[in-house]
Amino acid sequence: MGRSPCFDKVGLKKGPWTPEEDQKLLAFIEQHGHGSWRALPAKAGLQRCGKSCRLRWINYLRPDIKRGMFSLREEQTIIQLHALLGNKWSAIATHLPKRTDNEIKNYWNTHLKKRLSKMGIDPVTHKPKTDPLGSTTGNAKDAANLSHMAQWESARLEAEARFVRESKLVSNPPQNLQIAVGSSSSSSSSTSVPSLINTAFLAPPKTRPQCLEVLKAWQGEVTGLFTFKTDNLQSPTSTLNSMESMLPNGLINDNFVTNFPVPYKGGVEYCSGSDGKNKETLLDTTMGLNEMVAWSHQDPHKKENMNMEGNNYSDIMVWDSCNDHQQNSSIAAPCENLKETNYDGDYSSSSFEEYKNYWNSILNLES
DNA sequence: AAGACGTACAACCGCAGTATG
DNA sequence: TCATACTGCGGTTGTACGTCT
Repeated sequence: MGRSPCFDKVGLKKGPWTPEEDQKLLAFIEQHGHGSWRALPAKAGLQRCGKSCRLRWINYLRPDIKRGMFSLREEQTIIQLHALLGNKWSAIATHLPKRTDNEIKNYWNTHLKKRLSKMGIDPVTHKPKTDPLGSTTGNAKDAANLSHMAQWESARLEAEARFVRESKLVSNPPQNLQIAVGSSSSSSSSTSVPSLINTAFLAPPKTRPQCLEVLKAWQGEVTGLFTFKTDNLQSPTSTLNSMESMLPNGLINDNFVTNFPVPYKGGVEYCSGSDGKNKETLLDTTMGLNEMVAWSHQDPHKKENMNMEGNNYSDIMVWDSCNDHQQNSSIAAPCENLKETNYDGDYSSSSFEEYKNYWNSILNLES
């Protein structure tokens, strides 16, 4: 045991990193790997302690991290897992590809916690704040069951996170997403991280977790931000109905706009060119992620099955709201707002159908 | 225009766990 | 078994920036 008093050392720089420092650190790690963090600063010519270098790398410079706004789905995941795990940010982070625990923690503290509070939900207990009975809707047995389940899940998720760390397993989102929404895909990923969500939430528990009430409220809160431009869509009368109103056709027809950044609303757009400029828009969000169909650019009537299990995802363009989408943008994103991805680890690229299934899987847990 | 205030986020700090000799 | 080095984690702080008065 013991800790290294690196910050006590004289002459080491503290505070914000400069671009030059970032460049030095990046260049060194790219060339040599980080190796021993303690030895790194001297080798890289940095007046920083190893700990500071490590944090900078992990939370900011690492190439495989996603920065920018959190998608609705990511928010849901955070809330869900926070209800189960509490402030176990690292465990939560294992379920949000490319997000760091620090970023999630900050996001929770600055956004989600406040929003839950405004919704009348205690962000610590995930229960409604004002309850004349002094408890939530569940009875003592439910609460006990919930507590038991939460403990069980907590232990399991942490074990899973540890396994992932130890095995340096890189999750495979396309496959895992299919699993998470209950696809029939055969899976060897019983140890993959998202499979936990699958097993945790698709296998109906005896009682409905309290956190689901929070999610339901969250869903209503967020979908309530949608405004419909025309009347030809079902008017949302309840949170669940409003969710159903967000059907792909409505999205495709551009019948409503949002006043907040929405994660991924249209499914997948297939572009004929890798630069996306010859985009032939095609959204078919009525299909699951593993059964999407692409329209040929040359012949829009010709459909070609897209083998999502295949390797060629280079032509798939998805709207990366986290990086490109700004607030107050309309749902019909211009092509410039589309970002190319090889579909490797982009959580926001799930289809609406998959998104809907995700919600259904959570909200239909009542036994 | 300028100071006060609030917000968001990067970074710091210290504790705890693990690895190693 | 123990001491030390190292890493991971979560709470907290510092600061830049935007908004308000």
